[in-house]
Amino acid sequence: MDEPRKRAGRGRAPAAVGRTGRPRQAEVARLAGVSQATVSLVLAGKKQGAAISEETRQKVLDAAGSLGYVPDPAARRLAAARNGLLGVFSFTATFPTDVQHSYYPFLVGVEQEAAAQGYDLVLFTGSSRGGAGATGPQALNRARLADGCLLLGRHAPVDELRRLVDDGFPVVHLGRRDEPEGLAWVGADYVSASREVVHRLAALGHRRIILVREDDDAPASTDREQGFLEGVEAAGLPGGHAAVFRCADPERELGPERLRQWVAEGVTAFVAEETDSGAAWRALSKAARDAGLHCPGDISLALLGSPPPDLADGPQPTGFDIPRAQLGAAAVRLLATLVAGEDAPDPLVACTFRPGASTGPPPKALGDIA
Amino acid sequence: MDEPRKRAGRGRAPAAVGRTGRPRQAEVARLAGVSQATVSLVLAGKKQGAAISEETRQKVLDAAGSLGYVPDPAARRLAAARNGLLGVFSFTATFPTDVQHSYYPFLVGVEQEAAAQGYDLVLFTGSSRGGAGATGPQALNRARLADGCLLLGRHAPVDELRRLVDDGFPVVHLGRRDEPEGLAWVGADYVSASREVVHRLAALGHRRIILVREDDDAPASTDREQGFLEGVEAAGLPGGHAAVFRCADPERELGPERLRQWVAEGVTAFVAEETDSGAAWRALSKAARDAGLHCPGDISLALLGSPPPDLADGPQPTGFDIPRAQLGAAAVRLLATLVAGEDAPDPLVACTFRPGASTGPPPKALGDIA
DNA sequence: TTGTAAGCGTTATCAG
DNA sequence: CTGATAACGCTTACAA
Repeated sequence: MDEPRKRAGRGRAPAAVGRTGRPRQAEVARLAGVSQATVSLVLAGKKQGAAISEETRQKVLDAAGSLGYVPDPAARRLAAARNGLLGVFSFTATFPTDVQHSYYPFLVGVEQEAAAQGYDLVLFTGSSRGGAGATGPQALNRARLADGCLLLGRHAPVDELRRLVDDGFPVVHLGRRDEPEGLAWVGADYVSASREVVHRLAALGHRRIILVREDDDAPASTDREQGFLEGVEAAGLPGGHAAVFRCADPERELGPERLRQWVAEGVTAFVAEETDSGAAWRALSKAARDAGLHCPGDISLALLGSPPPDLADGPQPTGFDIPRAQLGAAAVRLLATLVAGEDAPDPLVACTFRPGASTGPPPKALGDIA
Repeated sequence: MDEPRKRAGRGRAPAAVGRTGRPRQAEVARLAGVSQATVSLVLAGKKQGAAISEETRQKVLDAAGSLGYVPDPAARRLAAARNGLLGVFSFTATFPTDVQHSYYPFLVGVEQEAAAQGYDLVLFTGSSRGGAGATGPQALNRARLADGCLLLGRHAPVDELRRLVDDGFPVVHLGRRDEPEGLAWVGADYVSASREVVHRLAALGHRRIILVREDDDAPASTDREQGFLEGVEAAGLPGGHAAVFRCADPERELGPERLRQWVAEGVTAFVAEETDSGAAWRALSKAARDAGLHCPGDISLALLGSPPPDLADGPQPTGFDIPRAQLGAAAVRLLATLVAGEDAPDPLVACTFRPGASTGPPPKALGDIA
């Protein structure tokens, strides 16, 4: 009666060691002279309700140590629905080819915070073609190996994503995202940051400020405009939509003449939205140069974001920086709370104001006339 | 008697849908009116022994499709010990996601070949600190989520690695590696490539060739020296260890005087080992310049490898290139055969000879005198 | 050709 | 405080 269980369907004799040749909790238990369940409990190391005698505890720990026991992450995940792993999914074409678009700065924060939260990371790419289904309807499915996953780019197939979200699998998108519904995300607080920039300009004495933005309805654009408008209103400046210059092609539509005209009308400061291309800021700077308007002597220019890499070595534009590492960290924090089944915290991360050298008080003459 | 099984220990009522809220094979089976095992068989899509009627097959496929069934990778791995995933482990600070990163060229090949073999990839790093054990004795353990894993860099802890290897877990190291014993690896065939370079020099008419190498006993160095010596012998040149100049600090020990002396003794060609630092090649080129020896007019120089990035735009040195992408691909192929339990193929990948512009026939006068 | 059932290694429940 | 025991979702040997 030593072997109450019937033999396995597979026909193997019950060996002292598993199929994998690696010690299982059962072996540890045998060596420690306790039940396998006890091993599990001890190894789980639950602080609360320390319901295990120090003696057994040590026996188990010793046994595990001497056997070199390591838990099987797959079994862990299957049984407990958690294995201490977080997935990071980047749906770039292959391993990211574009240096500019590298997620590196985010990943730094992601890794740090994951470690701090006691998670390990697993990176998936959506790249593989013809693989087990990486391009097919199962690309995201690999994510289920982990307790939750982070999405890094907007190329994830929405349907699959919806699937994941609907199943209640914890997913966090890095960057604001509205689809599919219910998808959690973290993003930079462009509204507050933009408002702050306007506030600073107003504090310097500027009364008329114009926002130059591209013709794009991405949340990143909309948020900046909203923040700008809030700032304008808060400062009691003449505002409304008249203060927003929206153009499809800044390079073409924003010339020196236009700029001079605005200045003549009493505008002393300009604010450009930051986009991938950096077109708005580039056009604005160029127009100012071409118009012979010195900055910050004649006019003040600010950028709602960070300067494009190719302009990085010029004089720092006043504006704000997106704390990429912090964003990554915030994403992990959010994901961790979702995994733990807790409520989601504020998804917004504050940007940091960058004083820069492109703003100053408005010129006396012009400023006062207005 | 509809429910022969006792209720779950966990106390949940057996729901129509699993804990995860996502359809399992059981649901598919119910919908298709077949057994769960049949679903598994159909979905496995085994060609051989097509022991399933086309009708059932379709029923199952339809059911699975309409339910949006996706297999659970963890369960798959647990039950079958394979889930179509290959792990890639790099013990770098962060994910080697950046093109800049030195692993990138390898990863390109890894990715392609993995796809070709029907595998998906999962990337791990050993970076995380304080994670569930990424730095601890379990960093490598995550790898067990996949069917096998690739190691990229020599920072993997040997003990853990030995563990993995001893357990019979398929591991392939990218780059030659002797420890722990039994570890599979793929590497570039430096011996053949170096021999080829010497062969070419000999064919040009060079009779005395010297190898400049650093004082390092890495296999990469040793292999090159071996290939060099083989080449020297094969060409019937005066060789032996006298032809090898081994120095700890090439910059310092390899000056223009030294070079001139060798040339005076009849040496017409020099071969430098490639290392991380590129010190040997750098020193050699500089010494030649300083000595006023024109290359390839006065002497021929060759490099056993590729030029360091900062010299990449200069004139191409004669030598060979390491086919990084192919190395990555070969690693995946090897790993796949290990996973399949087959025998390992040749671990060496051939390098490609690069003609370059730093070699030519030896100068008439000197060559003939010697 | 299909269904039955064991078991992969772990967690978690519940009775002793 | 400990030990059976069910279950996680799947694969697979074997019986029907």
